Amino acid sequence: MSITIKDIAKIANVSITTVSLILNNKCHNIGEETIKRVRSIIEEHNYRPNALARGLITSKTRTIGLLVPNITNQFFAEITKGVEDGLSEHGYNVFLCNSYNDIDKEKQYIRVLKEQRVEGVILSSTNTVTQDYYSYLKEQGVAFVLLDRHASEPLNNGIIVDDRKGGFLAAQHLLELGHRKIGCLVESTGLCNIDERLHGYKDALAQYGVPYEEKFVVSGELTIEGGCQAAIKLIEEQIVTAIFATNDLMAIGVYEAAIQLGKRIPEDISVVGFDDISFAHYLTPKLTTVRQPIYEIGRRAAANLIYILQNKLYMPSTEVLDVELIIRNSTSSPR
Amino acid sequence: MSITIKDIAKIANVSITTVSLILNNKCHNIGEETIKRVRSIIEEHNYRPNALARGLITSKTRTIGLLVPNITNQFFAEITKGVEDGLSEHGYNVFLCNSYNDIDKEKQYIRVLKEQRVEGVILSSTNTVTQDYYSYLKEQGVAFVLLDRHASEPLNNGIIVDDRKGGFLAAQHLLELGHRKIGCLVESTGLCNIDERLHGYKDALAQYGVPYEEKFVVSGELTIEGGCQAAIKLIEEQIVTAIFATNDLMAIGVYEAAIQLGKRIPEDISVVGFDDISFAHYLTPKLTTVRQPIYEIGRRAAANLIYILQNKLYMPSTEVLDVELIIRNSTSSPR
DNA sequence: AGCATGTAGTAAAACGTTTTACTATAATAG
DNA sequence: CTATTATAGTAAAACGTTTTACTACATGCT
Repeated sequence: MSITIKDIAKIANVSITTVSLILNNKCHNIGEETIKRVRSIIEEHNYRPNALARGLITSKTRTIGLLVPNITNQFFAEITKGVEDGLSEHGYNVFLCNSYNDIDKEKQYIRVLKEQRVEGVILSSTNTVTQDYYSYLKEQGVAFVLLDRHASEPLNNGIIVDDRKGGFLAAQHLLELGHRKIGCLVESTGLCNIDERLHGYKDALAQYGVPYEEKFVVSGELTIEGGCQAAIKLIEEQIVTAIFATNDLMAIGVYEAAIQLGKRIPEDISVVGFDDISFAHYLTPKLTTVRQPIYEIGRRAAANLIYILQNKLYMPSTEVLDVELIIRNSTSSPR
Repeated sequence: MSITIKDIAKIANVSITTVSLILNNKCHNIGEETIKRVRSIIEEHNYRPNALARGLITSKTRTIGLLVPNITNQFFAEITKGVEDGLSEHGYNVFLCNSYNDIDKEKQYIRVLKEQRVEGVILSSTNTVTQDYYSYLKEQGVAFVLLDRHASEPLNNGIIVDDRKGGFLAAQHLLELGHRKIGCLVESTGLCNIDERLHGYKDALAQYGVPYEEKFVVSGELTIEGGCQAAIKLIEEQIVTAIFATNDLMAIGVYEAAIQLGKRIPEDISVVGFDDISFAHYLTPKLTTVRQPIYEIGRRAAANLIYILQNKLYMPSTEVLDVELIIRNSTSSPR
């Protein structure tokens, strides 16, 4: 089909080896003349080496897999951008895979990515990565970096944020404003980071001497719809003056619930989110939330993976990035 | 490194050919016994064929490239999901590439994708695809499907929507409400679809006997920031009672501008967007907009490409999907 | 017996590269 | 004048598959 190194060699009247050496800039002992000639022929015929053949022999495919739950979640779109930027600078291409929070689909994708001989995988797993699953990944023999979701073990190599601090900051802010009945919207399939955010919320309550009440914690999916349903349940059953949603999509769901129930934000209910996706700024009222450096997480993950690939060793530790409370207009003192 | 077909053959005490035939279900004349034995050995050793070697020989890599301007734009995230869903069903993997509206980056990516021997490319080009660029793509010898952005020529094979009708519906809605001074926010780098939307807007004005005024059309980037700046310019310089933003991000920018200028939506200014990205529903007031079947566009593009690959011929024509006006709360009669 | 047909399998070429170990010639040194 | 070194290049193996054309044997038919 397309032109090969053989063709180039024939046209230039040199051996395949010579062309290959020039292609890879290993032409210490090839004459200047020849180099120029071959280069111009390559240029002229718009020849590009076949990455498959190259990968087959070098096992450097210059590809990696990125596995996220759902690309339409702004959070993951932003991460994806960070990953792609970080990798493309190093000449890597990324296979995008949506797991839709389906662990089987996730494993299936890992198999396929292995088959494609990706050099590594960056993944935001559907599950908290347990010892078992971690072993499974290791066993697959593919370098990988974990994103966003913690592993339950310290052997994790990944990029996360200080979720507990984030939860603390969110609750502290509400407590400082005078709230004492603070709801919390979580997801209950055992995602460590959500647990940590809840943990931070409890820390803050304890520090302010407010008893923790289980009935104020309602779980749902980490989506707008899930947040809306959970918020309706919470508001109808309990008297809360504020809600901490453990991600921004759920917070948007709270806005929806407020509309449906005729409550005003922040007059009737204060809302704090988590993530600071870009739309948080364009809600009305603008959402007070805990900011994660989302794009940066993606870039770090990329950098981390590149490091692993280049040095053929795993980083010893997990990187924990800082979070920051962004106060906007969805929070005020209770009436 | 990992286990190969040779290893399996050795363990099973058969030839490589036999294993290969079993792997590809071409084992008409291989004994049942042998098949079972080999299958179980494959299973046991968790053997997966090397896609590079396979691709090298069959030129079927089961990969395609998806080239979008920016994955963090909700519109493209949704399209991407459609594409990935449509392709993964057929066992294809997708390389995601962000062009950031940089034509050089776009061409660079196409080179790299070719190098990776993708079977096809789905792209939402930065430019309107001119005859020249179209020829360039064809010349590259890669199957491709165009998305969202029209080609200027009828030789285009791609998926688009009825942009002109969309522009018409948006303007018609405002005209029916009684507006006569209607601004329009566009992008001026010559994207055919934006031109078409503007065209539809003019059609509607003409039909309602309202003279078209160039000063009401302001251009900016197709982003929130771009929409905000353009809207500020428009509102400060002209007396308009309504604005048609040619995409939803720009419409969100109008909301921002309204806040900054102390205008209320829809009381002071009605706003209509285009796209119906999911956040349109969560703005306050909820955005009236022209809905495109975004996810469907992605899926169709995928289906289209699969068709081309399987039949080794280009579809003769462009698919034009329908649009629909979604009336929400950002529009009302002028005071 | 001789021949066709079916069954179960294999050897080897091919895909397009990289890489290792080699050759041939010229220039330089001792 | 030989030995060494530098320069400019090449042949061939290897990567892990698929695929084509072949072999060897048994069975059935005339």
